[in-house]
Amino acid sequence: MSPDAPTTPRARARAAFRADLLAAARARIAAEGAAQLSLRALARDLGVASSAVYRYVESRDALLTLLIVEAYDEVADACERALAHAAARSATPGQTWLAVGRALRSWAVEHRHSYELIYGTPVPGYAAPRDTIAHATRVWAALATPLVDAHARGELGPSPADGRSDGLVAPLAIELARSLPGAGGPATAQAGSSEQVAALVVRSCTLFEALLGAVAAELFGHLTNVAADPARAFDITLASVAAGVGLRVELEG
Amino acid sequence: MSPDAPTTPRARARAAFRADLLAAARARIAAEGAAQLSLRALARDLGVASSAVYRYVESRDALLTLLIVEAYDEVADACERALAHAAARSATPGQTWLAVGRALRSWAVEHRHSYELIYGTPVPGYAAPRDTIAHATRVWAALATPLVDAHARGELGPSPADGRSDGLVAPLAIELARSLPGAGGPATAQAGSSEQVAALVVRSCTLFEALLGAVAAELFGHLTNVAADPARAFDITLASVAAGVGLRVELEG
DNA sequence: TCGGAAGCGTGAGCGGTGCTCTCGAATGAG
DNA sequence: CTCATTCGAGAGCACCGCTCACGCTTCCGA
Repeated sequence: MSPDAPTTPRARARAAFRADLLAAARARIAAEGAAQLSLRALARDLGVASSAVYRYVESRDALLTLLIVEAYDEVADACERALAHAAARSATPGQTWLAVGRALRSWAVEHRHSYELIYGTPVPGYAAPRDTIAHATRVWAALATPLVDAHARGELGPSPADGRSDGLVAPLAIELARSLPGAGGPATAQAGSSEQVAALVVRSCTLFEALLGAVAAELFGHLTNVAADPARAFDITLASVAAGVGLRVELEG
Repeated sequence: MSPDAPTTPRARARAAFRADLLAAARARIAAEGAAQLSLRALARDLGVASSAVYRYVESRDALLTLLIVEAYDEVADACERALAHAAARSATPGQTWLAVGRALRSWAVEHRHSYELIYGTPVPGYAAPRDTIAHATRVWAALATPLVDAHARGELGPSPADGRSDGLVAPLAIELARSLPGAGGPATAQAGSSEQVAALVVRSCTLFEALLGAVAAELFGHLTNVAADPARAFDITLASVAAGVGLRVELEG
């Protein structure tokens, strides 16, 4: 687990308390949301003076950063599990996209406040440290995999993005996309010109945005009194936006 | 303007102070965001004791509600202006959708914190009063207009939503959609069976969610280091999701 | 082995928040 | 002109993030 197991009693106690602190924070966020998270309340939960908390965490924002990274990893794990499961079933790219999207939605519904933490309104004076972006990228990579896979198979249909993607994507992002491991094997996406990669990145961003929008709309209540069956409506939305970027999704039923 | 102009000096002063209070709140929200809004700070801005503010506004949440309604109306106005302008140019439904989407994005970029207020993470213990939903509906209606228009013209292409929309939309929402004024004339959407209306509502929700997702992703920094030209990327996203629901968008260039 | 250094928890304290209440002054209706 | 209503001020309560000096405990190195 940990890179180095603490040996001295003091270090052991420190690690244990820190773990308790994080657990308490997770619990409070799950119960009340990140905005309500108070270090004083956490201190009370742990039966300790409020100032003692600052021995273990630099500030409230630092604690939130830790939990943000955890949340990114959790949702990325969920998406990658869905990806692996779909691959094991030899699912089509369309089915895989549906599975990944559903996984993200399920996680969001189940961990509503964690979802808000990472994809909701940014905390007021808070700027995401560099640490977080690597974890955030994992999610995007998982979402993009079905698209890249379909492209590799030559199954990708036309899209309004065709021929309009040059210069749209930052070079750094293209570099990053190239370095991603493909779904069907090692580095499927490496093949292709910069323009092809850019076109895929643009398409994947559209998918990413639409997916987050659909989840956010449902979670934040913009669909209450409209959608009678949110889960099915979500599937249709997934299929529709996929169709818009040339990815065919076969909806059963 | 006001339904009844205040005659007595006291009522006049009261209305004036209340207006000043709202103006100050708007300014602070634009500058620092809704989460930072503090009634004490507002009181300081106006040179008054903090308790005095409570003579004019029930609570912080009540003040936020007022500003939320205002924000909905602002963005709805912007969208409807874009709609009217497009109609005056005899724009195609696709061009109109692009114009409305751009209008919403522009407003969001320009009034970032107001956008967060209405479409971002809901305020912790805050539940939107009934008053707000009517105003929120205006925005959705504007966004749906190009779609309904295309349907009325018989220009709507196929979509994964086809034949899967029955039972997905709450009856109340169908009723509401039926009562909306159409774009090209009075109540275009009234024609059609419940199933046809439901299919349009499902499509419009997909558009709505994708649009909000695209704006949120850009505003909240999920595309930094990815999109080199956010405005153009946004257009392509709009066109892509529109294609997914059968609405053809002609992108120039 | 033992002394000093480092780590730790406590409690007071600063400035901030939302909100309530009382009190005296200003106001306006009858 | 009188008196009820309205208003602003200020104190106060409970909460927040965060800092700091203090004394106790633990550990490391000589």
